[in-house]
Amino acid sequence: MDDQTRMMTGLTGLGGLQQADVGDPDSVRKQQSLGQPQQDIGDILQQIMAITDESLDEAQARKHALNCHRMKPALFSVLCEIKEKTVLSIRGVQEEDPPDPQIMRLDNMLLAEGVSGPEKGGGSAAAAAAAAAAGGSPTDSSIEHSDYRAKLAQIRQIYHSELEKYEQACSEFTNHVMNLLREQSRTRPISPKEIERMVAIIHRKFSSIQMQLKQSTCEAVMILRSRFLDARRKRRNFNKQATEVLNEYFYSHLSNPYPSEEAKEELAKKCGITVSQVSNWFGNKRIRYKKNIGKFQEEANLYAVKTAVDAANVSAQASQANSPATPNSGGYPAPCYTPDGRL
DNA sequence: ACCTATGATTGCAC
DNA sequence: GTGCAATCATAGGT
Repeated sequence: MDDQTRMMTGLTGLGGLQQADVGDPDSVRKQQSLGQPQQDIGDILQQIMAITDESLDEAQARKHALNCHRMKPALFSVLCEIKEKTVLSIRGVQEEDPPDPQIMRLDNMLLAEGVSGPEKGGGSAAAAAAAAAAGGSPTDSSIEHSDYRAKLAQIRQIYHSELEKYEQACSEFTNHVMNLLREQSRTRPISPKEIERMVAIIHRKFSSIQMQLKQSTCEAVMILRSRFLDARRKRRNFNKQATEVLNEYFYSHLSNPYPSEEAKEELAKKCGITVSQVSNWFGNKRIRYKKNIGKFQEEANLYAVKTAVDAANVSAQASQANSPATPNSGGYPAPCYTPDGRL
């Protein structure tokens, strides 16, 4: 700014352009012979334009010459005035950027997945929860879990190193541009506001690159997750003995086929599966039985007989009288069977 | 290759 | 949190 005010005071010196020591003998000759201010300004402008076509050394020399020129302050102030006017029109275009919802979504997701934010918790916790829900043998889930964690850590590491690289590049580039503009502000009018705007533009550009990084990181996490979930979906049928144990419980508790937490734990232990798998099994069984009782009739009869026989054996062993097989008071409909086990 | 059975997941209601 | 209902995806049988 002080540059500009200084230049304004020099505006009165337009007349003294006769001796233009700008290093071009041709123009000097022309200026000297013509001696007209208008022509002089034209020449100087032409020289300024010609700088871009010259070698660096030549240009430096010419720049220095221009900087030392008596007319420089005057021209500078004129440029300042013009600039002031154009800045007004630019100001309308300039908009303060609101927080991008897209980038906020990505940030939230990366935070939730444990990619950004603190090292512990987040993703590993999510993986642990997922692994816990997965069921299956504990070894399997722990292998999947650690695999998932390792992959997530890899993504996390790449993300952070890339982000750091971008941030470094951004600050380096910003510094470079700012230095360049400061340097240039000696020869052309550049207000701090303009520098600020340029910095903002650079930051916007880099943040759009960052958004791409965030986007691709999110994609990678989603793919990893879906693979992990797919792995969980890979199921194996329970072994025959486990199914038998579960069916026995189900049909002997047909009036109320809702095992308690303790019962579930016991069944899980007996069958070599998790409690949640027991819950899943009962959930599936109840709904499928209810939907098509006819289809399960045979199975129901089979297990009813089995239970009855077992009970009879137990009671015989205990030298006791007959035992009730299935107390059925208003739960799921009991199968129709004769005491000897036939339909 | 197709069909059925079955374990797992998801969305919803309570 | 639990159970229901619908659905997905795979295992296993033909």
